[in-house]
Amino acid sequence: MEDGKLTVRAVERALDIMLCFTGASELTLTEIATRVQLHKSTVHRLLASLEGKGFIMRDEATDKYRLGYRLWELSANLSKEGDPGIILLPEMERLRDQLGETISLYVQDGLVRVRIQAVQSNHAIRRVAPVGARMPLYVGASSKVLVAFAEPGLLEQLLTSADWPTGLDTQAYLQQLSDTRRAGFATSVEEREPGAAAVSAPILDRGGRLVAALAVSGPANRLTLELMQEQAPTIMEAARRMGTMLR
Amino acid sequence: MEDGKLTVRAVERALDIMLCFTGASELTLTEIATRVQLHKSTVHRLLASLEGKGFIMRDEATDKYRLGYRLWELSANLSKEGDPGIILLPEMERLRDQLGETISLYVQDGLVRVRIQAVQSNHAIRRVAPVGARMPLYVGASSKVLVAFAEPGLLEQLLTSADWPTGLDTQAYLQQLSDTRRAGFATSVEEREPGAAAVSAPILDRGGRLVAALAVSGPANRLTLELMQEQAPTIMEAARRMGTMLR
DNA sequence: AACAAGGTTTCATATAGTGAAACAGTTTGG
DNA sequence: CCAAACTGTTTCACTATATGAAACCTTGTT
Repeated sequence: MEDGKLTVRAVERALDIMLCFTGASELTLTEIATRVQLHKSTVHRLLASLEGKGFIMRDEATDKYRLGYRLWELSANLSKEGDPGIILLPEMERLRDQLGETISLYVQDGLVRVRIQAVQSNHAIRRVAPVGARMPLYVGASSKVLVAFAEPGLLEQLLTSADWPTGLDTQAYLQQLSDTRRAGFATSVEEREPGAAAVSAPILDRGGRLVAALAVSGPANRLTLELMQEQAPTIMEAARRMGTMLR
Repeated sequence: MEDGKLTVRAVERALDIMLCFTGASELTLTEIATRVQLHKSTVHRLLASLEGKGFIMRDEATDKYRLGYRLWELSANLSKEGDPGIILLPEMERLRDQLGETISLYVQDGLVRVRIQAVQSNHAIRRVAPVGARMPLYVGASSKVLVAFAEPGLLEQLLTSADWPTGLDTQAYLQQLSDTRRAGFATSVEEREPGAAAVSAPILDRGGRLVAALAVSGPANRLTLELMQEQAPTIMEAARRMGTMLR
């Protein structure tokens, strides 16, 4: 073996298959096979193994493959008291009540970010934030946080990606990332969405590794840059507390 | 290969390793090796593969292995709109408001059940139901539901388990299970816990497979057998609706 | 009916995963 | 303080085991 990684190929392939399902909830065998660049029979055997253990299931109606509920069971063991999405909810609600704006939780997933949990602002005019929404990783406050605190490889991947917006000033972007790392939070004003603004801070686990980005977002006329900078310490403190809840 | 299962051994082993973490949040390599009956070096390689893809991580402090946050990401893709534990919450709250008692969600996990979500009753005297709690699978309304609607293999495993209570009347127990299957719900009065009673109904996915048990529980003097039987249709209907939310 | 387009199984081949044993770090404890 | 007893990690020869091409089923479509 050349690469020096003491690892088992079949397992990595099986895990890659599971990762195909981020962004696509149902896939056929051949769709999976083309995505992971393997032959149908290989994928079929790996899927059979995954299905046997409940990590993958098949939709009765469409006969397509989807993720299995075993994953839900396991994710309940991630933190002290169960599912992180549930654990962090009270803290998010507290922050919402304190700041009055919509609170979201994002994780990086490949070259996009996913909104994994959200509590809505009580204002009449508010950002609507559906859980499960996927958005690009190159604009927005949470994107900056997710990239700035991620493993170094991600940035490189992003910059060389075909989706990278050609009009963007790379120098300025890299500066923003290092600013984010230093300050411990990021802001954005009408970056991803006209009329919207956001502040975001990283949630880190005990080892200091990035788990998710906590974000406060709302209309740009209410969330001015000054206000967001004023609120940043509160948000960072909430994110820190949330990190400790995940063990 | 003898068993006729067209499957990949290394992958099954890796998945078994992940399943070790139901019930134990942190494990050392050797602990895992003894649990799955494999040699250290094999487990080490499998763990390296799992860790590389984010399915397993290591606690910086203790250096023990634990589940990785990649599982959380994936579990958010299980249902249409994200994490099932979050999706089902509104429906559970509605049921709580309607019936006034504590609502819980259980999944079967090996030979125990795990409370994976709960909303508390508003009564002064109420069952306290911490999320993440694990309890035996041989008593209580939800246990009956989980066993009655599970794959047939589970019952056999339970009956031959060392933990099976010797004093229990197996005939009567099997009768209760078939009653549960027929009626579509189960009740329990002071079975697992003195002074407590519960009604439970299965949440099934589209394919009719068991996903979780929905339970209403409270003090036995408030939740009489008659009242529970009266409430059963409401609970079964809620469970049915919750099933459809999971696709 | 014949044809696609998906999924499933078979089978020869050599790659790729295996476990014993040796190595390297830590903590225990006498 | 050194030895013993744990951990986790790496090496290596062996062959069991996963692999992909191709053949074979099931579907639904024209």
